Amino acid sequence: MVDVEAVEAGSEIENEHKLRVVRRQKADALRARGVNPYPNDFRPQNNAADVHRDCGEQDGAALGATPRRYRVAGRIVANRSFGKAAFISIQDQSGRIQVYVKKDVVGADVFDAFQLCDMGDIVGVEGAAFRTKTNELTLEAREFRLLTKALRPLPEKWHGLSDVETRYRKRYVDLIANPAVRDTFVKRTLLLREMRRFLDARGFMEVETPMMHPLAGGAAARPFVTHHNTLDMDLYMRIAPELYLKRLLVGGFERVYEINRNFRNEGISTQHNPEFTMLEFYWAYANYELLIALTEEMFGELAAKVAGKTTVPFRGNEIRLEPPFRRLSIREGIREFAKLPDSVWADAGEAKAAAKARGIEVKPGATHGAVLMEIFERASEPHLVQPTFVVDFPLDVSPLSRKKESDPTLANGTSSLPLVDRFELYVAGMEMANAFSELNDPIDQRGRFEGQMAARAAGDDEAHQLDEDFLEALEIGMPPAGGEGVGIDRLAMLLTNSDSIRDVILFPLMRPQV
RNA sequence: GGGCCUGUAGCUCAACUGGUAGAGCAGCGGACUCUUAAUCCGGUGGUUGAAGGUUCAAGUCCUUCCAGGCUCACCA
Repeated sequence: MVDVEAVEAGSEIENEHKLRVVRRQKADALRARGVNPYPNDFRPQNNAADVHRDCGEQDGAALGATPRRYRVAGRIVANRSFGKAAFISIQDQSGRIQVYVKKDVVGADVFDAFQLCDMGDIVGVEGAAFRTKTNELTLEAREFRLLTKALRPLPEKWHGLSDVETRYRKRYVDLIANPAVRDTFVKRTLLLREMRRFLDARGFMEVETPMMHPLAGGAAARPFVTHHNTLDMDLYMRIAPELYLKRLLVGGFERVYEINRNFRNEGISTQHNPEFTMLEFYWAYANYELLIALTEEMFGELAAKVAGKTTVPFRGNEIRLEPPFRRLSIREGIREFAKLPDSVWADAGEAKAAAKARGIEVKPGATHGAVLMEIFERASEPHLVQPTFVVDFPLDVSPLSRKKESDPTLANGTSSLPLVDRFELYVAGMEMANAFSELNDPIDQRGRFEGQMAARAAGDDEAHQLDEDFLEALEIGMPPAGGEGVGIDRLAMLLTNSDSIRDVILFPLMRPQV
């Protein structure tokens, strides 16, 4: 019995919601009966899926003839109670199972304690499987224990939790209330596991490199800054592991990969979270053509393993992740989607004028290649729904990529822009991967860094900084190699049909609540 | 940062042109030993995101602020 009047008088616990006070009183009532509301001596032997797997094919007569007993634990997610008996549903990591609690089976004391349990409490049950009149597989409790008293209520059983903000802030409730959310994160974990298996099977070695860098390198992005007290030095949260993984190529590890967080101090959107997970891998003696083949194979295999099929629905499209993927050069894209003549490749002034005519803001100091990339991305990205390798990037936006050795457009004068052996993979209008044959000529690399430093001096705060130690490593000699980065969150979005990156990150960054 | 939209009970949602803030579920009391959105009876529950303003009267209109969503810009 709960004394609601006393709750309303409720002087001792100001500010505490009555629903919570009632539950605390139930916990106290249990303690008064010698029942610990938070014991830790119940060991489940089975889960809900075990029961369904073992007994799913058996009818009531078969179960009655050879009773099977199970010992399970889970959260009460439904409660249909009669005077001296009740059906509850409990949910564990594997799923749900119904439990029948009868006073004349568990005894008066246990049933009394059961009646002090609420939706959301975690309980342990041992009992035999049987089928109800309506043929639902159910455990008849012989033992029933409260394992954890919940002091706050779960969301409403029928509509559940749908408020987007609450779902992100209180992900633990979201996971309890929305099985599809749990399924998404199970698939994300499966994706990571299968990706590691794919790489491991091909002789790649997983490594860990620093997340705190004295220089933020390996990508064009604004970093987060932090500080080490003892060394009294500023550090940057890494924007990419690239330069460290390449040092490992120098050191003799020929196939390495890292799956970990990067941090970029940029905007937040349905495709951007300030911390996000990247796969980067480096493959000695390979080039970007080999990376294209590997990437096609990887995406096809991951789709089959994670989504169960190689054609997946996403934002109203059916995405076919079956090799070979389309290839599209930047030049073709600008021609096809921006409807601009190839002469924009020969004349930077013409390119800038075309960009301005399209309402693209050309940053002061923007290079010819950067302007063309702006035009390309604006015009082409929405069209790149099916997987497409975008190739033939300008060198001046690719400071770590190997220069393309045979480029007829330079020879015949239709372009003044050297290209690099690089691709980006677009799927559903999103950039999913970025890869290139790595630049391993230390003299060329130094020149590229110097160009970046000049851009930085001209106001581009995302330009690379010169990393002297990395150049020293290249001077020791880095084998020719291909390297690639794959955005795990976006791939998870694609394979789980999630519209927002926040739906595939367990705890996306939110402003604090007041 | 710009534009549009949202915020009402623990949860999901109502409340007309400004006129006494309501329902379902949850929770509480009672009945009930095969229910599954259990059912039946009875009651409880509110700083309408916050602060100002207009008005006889504000959930509703105005201003500012807070949080979130979509979108554009930036970015991967």
